[in-house]
Amino acid sequence: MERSTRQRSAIRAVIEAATRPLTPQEVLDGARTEVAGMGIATVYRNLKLLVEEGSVQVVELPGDSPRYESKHLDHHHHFQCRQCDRVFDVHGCPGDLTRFAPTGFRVESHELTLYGQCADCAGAASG
Amino acid sequence: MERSTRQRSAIRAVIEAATRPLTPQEVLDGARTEVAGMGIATVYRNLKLLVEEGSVQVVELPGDSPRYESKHLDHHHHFQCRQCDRVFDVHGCPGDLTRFAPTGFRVESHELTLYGQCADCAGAASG
DNA sequence: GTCGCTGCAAACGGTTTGCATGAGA
DNA sequence: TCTCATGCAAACCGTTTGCAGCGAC
Repeated sequence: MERSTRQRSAIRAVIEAATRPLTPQEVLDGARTEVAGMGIATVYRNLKLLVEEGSVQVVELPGDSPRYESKHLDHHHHFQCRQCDRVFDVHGCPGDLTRFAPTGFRVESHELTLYGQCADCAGAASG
Repeated sequence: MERSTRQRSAIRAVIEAATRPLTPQEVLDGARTEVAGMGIATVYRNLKLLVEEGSVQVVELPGDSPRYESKHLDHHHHFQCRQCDRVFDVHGCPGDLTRFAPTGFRVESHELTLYGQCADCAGAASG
């Protein structure tokens, strides 16, 4: 049976409070403000658990390590800032992409990642 | 100055002959049929070099290690088979995606990955 | 008192690097 | 001959695992 620990609550809270997908390290940093001395292994173990139970989803990015965010019900994609590496949600989707696949291929899903500058970095650069 | 070695030629040949992006290990396996005993470090060093010189490009995939393919001039995307994990080129692109980004964000490029079953695996499953 | 959870440290696996040797030019 | 390139093995780094002690229930 699953227990409620200070560590697990802190991890859950950090992810729920976030406005963008976080790396395990970012989750640890956030959770440590509540539970000092928490170990990174605890973060990984709990992330895995939360993903399995369905309250958290993994955001996999091309060539970068995964981020974690609260489960959204809507289909969405992500934007990664080339400058600060942070990832943000992007709502909207180009729609049906099956027409791009070669003949005989069965398309089941897709991932779209936009790259560029986030508002913070674009503002800092031009301001 | 850059030298022409048997290893480098073999690696180049394997990538040029491939019809899809290859993993470093696949490149090694292919190159070893020509130069037995080649080491994986040599593959990594040469891939890096070929990417820098522009004749090979990296294909980064969400949650998977990079693949390598000959440089194509056309903008294209990729399809990864959920069953055999191989990656294939997909020609075509949904077009302008800047409209999906939040206000203040600057979109410079994008990556699109389709997932499903390749023709081989779909055929084997239904046949 | 159980037994799941945690922190620590070691293990892992793909990638990179240091070093002595080998081989293009 | 002069170096760049190679093979080997060790180092790296993010992630996972083994284990003994802790703490939720």
